[in-house]
Amino acid sequence: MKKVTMKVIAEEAGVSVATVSYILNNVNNQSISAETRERVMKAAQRLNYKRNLTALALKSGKSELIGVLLPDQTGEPYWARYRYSQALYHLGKHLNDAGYQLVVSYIDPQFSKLPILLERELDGVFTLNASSSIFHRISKHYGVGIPIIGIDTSLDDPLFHTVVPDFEAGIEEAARRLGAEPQFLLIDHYVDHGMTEQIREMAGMDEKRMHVYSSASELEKFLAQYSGLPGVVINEFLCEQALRFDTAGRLAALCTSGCPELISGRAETVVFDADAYREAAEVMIQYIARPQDHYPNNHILQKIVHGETLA
Amino acid sequence: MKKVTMKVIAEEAGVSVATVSYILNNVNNQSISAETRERVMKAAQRLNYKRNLTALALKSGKSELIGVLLPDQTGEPYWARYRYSQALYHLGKHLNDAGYQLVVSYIDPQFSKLPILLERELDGVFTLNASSSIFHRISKHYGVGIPIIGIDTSLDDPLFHTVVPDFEAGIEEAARRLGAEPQFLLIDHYVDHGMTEQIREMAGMDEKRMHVYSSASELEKFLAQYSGLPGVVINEFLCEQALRFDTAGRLAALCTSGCPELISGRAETVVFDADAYREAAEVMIQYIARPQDHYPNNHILQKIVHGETLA
DNA sequence: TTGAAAGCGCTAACAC
DNA sequence: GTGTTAGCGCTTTCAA
Repeated sequence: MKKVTMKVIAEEAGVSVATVSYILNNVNNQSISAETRERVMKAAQRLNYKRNLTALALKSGKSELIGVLLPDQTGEPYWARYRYSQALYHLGKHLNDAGYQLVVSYIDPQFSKLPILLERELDGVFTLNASSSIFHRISKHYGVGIPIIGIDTSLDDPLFHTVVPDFEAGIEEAARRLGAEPQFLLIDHYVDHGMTEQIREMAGMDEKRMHVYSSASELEKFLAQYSGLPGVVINEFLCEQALRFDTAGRLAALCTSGCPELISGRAETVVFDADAYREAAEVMIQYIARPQDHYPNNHILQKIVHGETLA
Repeated sequence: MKKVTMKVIAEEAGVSVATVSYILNNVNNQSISAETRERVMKAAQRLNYKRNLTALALKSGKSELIGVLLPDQTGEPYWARYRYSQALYHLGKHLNDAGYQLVVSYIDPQFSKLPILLERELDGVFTLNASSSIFHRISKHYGVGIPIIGIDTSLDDPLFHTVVPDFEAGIEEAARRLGAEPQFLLIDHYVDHGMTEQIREMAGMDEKRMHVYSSASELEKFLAQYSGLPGVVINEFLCEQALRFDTAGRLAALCTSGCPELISGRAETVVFDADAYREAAEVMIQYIARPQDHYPNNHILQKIVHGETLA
């Protein structure tokens, strides 16, 4: 079955490819006789013509493809996937609407080689939970070519936009809901180790009172020390885990995964706004359109939107 | 900053683009003098040359891009995302290794228009939880052009491969673990309504005893009738919900999301093998390589791998 | 109002 | 051992 190209349409309608192109693209500074237009449109319809985005990409230098680099998920807790999926979905929705597609690729654990994905002519790249070193390696690979935005990354570089939950506001709000000073903090596992560090520093709590999740049994051990005391947990899935070991004290969860329903009714929830992803998508689109412009305020903080207080 | 193409390398090294192409691609039926090879390689290195996959795609007619069509997730329970993510990850890992990239796109809820994604020259398409009507519309759009594989779909057509959990074996195993005939069946919400129907038929249980999840309150009402009785739940997240309302009876979960950890210790778990995704990826690769071949046995059933029995 | 032709970056058949 | 060239499908300038 032969491919239906503009050339085929042109032959079919007895015109040149240029004319077909004008008509199919509604080029407005070209006058086309109603009759020709009709004929070409009909032919295109009949033959079920579909434009070839690959050719367009080659011609224009814009692929309308945006890469999303996700960590390989071996060794991460099972819920990591949910966070990534959440981000992917929101980015996807907005960028699809704007005519872009997301190409996903997983970074190999040792990060020995850059994903092939990057050999493609991408219009932009999002990284999820990538360490600064990975981030820099990617940006170096591209030169200053294309915009890169980091999500859930500890990177702090005026050259790059990042999207991160506003943990500071989150912890404050959590304390308010608990009605008491939190006595401990449970931190989710992040591939980007820097994230953990930033959260630790920000929380300004005694090191002893902070626990980074590694395994259920370690978590249980840690929680045993704080039985009956109020605490804050980052990530609703981790909170769900914690609730199995600590039913006495009150917990407040910073819901970074966007599914407070998971623990609804069993802990306080502080939810971060998924709107930040829309914002990130828009920044990306802006950058692609006008790469030369400077976009200040490159830290997009996921704001607190709401939460649920227990009776 | 100018793009580094083969042409640039050629000029830099004082050879033709063809020669550059031969060398960079290690074309083996071309003899190249060691000296020229050296010179070209050096130049490519120095200029940080990256091949242009778009041009290759146009030339070869293969994009090495595989589409993944996901349902728009508005209106679905929050956990739907996890299932999709799980499939995406496993498919991605295998296909990335084979040199393919996944392009994701969300199907708009009314399915008024096909996603732009499909205008791209894809080498293949996976659908997730797509109804037969969507499936057929997509395949019609492509003619017989490219392979399409449906995951979590009720489609039953010898022309297409599908991947679906082996619910029959799952329910049997669940009963075995429960040590008693299940008295009710909780079915997860599927966008593809046909899936629900197939499960219903297969279970062969009294209609009254089967409940399709719609909301937490409806679930609670349903479970109230079966307090203390053993039952089977499809999907670990749904099981987690159910465990909040029914702590008296014993539940067995068919873990279709691949994260039995979520309910570990609180219900029997029957897990389906993620290896089916690898298999699907391989079938896809085969099809792309030899589209004319016929691949029999087009139903890939996700097998039971293991589970956890409660004390 | 329409068409010819160049060119986006690359490969491969063919010529030298 | 290396180069010339056509062509993948498309847009767009320029000419008719």
